[in-house]
Amino acid sequence: MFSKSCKYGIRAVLFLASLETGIRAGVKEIATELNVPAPFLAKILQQLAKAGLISSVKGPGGGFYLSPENADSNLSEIINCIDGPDLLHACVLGLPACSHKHPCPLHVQANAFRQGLKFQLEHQIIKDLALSIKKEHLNL
Amino acid sequence: MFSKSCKYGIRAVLFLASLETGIRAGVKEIATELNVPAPFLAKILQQLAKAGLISSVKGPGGGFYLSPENADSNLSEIINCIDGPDLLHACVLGLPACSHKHPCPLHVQANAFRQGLKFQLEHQIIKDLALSIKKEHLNL
DNA sequence: TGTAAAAAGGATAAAAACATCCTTTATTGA
DNA sequence: TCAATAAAGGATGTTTTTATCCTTTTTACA
Ligand code: FES
Ligand code: FES
Repeated sequence: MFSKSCKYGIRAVLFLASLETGIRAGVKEIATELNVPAPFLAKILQQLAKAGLISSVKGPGGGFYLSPENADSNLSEIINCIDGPDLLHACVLGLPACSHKHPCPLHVQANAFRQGLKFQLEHQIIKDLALSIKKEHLNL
Repeated sequence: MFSKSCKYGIRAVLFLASLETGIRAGVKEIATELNVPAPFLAKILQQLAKAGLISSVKGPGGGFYLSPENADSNLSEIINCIDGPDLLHACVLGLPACSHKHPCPLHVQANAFRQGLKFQLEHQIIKDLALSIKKEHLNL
């Protein structure tokens, strides 16, 4: 479904979202917390920061955090940034085109699914997820 | 979503399903038809044949085909044979366990999604798909 | 029989994903 | 100003996935 990069990315963003406002976390801290390889995670965080989906400051006391705007982004944006738009748009059987004009045998079913998935991903706002993480003690 | 192997596999099975009963197709023929690399496809067909999901005969005039039983299998079995059971069972965020006891922040939504997907995949019988392929001139 | 066809099986190669390491840049605070 | 800290960026290595090639086995049929 998602690549490892994407999974790490989502988890990292959710971790940042569940931090107290004003608190920052460094790569090593996040990597330890999520139990993922730190240098690899660093690349992913870099990519998300470049895309403006998370925020960062260099130097002592620096690290990564979510600005209020960042916390208003949704899962779809995170996934799109790391894995690209194919999950929601490319043919599930890998055919060169995906359209009602030239449908594969799974097109109709796939489209119904992806509509649902798309809706869900676009309505999963990071800050809302953070609330339920705290409230329901969910794992990262 | 699916690996390339899996996509090729599904398409090959559907191609075989849309053949007249009694007709066999060789690797090269299938590969040409689907526009995929023949030696790679051969490995996938081998794997499916070994698992009893498609049938094959060696020698002149030989090739791959679907027995009536094969045509009664469903997409879930094909996918499970090639990509394994993770799509429907592993945590979407890659956490070591996926359960209601230790849910990740996407567990509830993911579960709903996977239940639907599972139901669909298990009810997509190959021979039914073959019928709609013929009726609606779908692409492979 | 023996020869050709076609899948099965094994070994190898190329590409992509995953992961690590080192250098540079920005920032803080002594 | 200078040293320490932490992200940014670039180069490199490893593993997995994707792809190719060659040999062996089975089968049809001349
Ligand atoms: S054509 Fe295959 S999913 Fe649309
Ligand atoms: S725990 Fe993540 S999907 Fe179930």
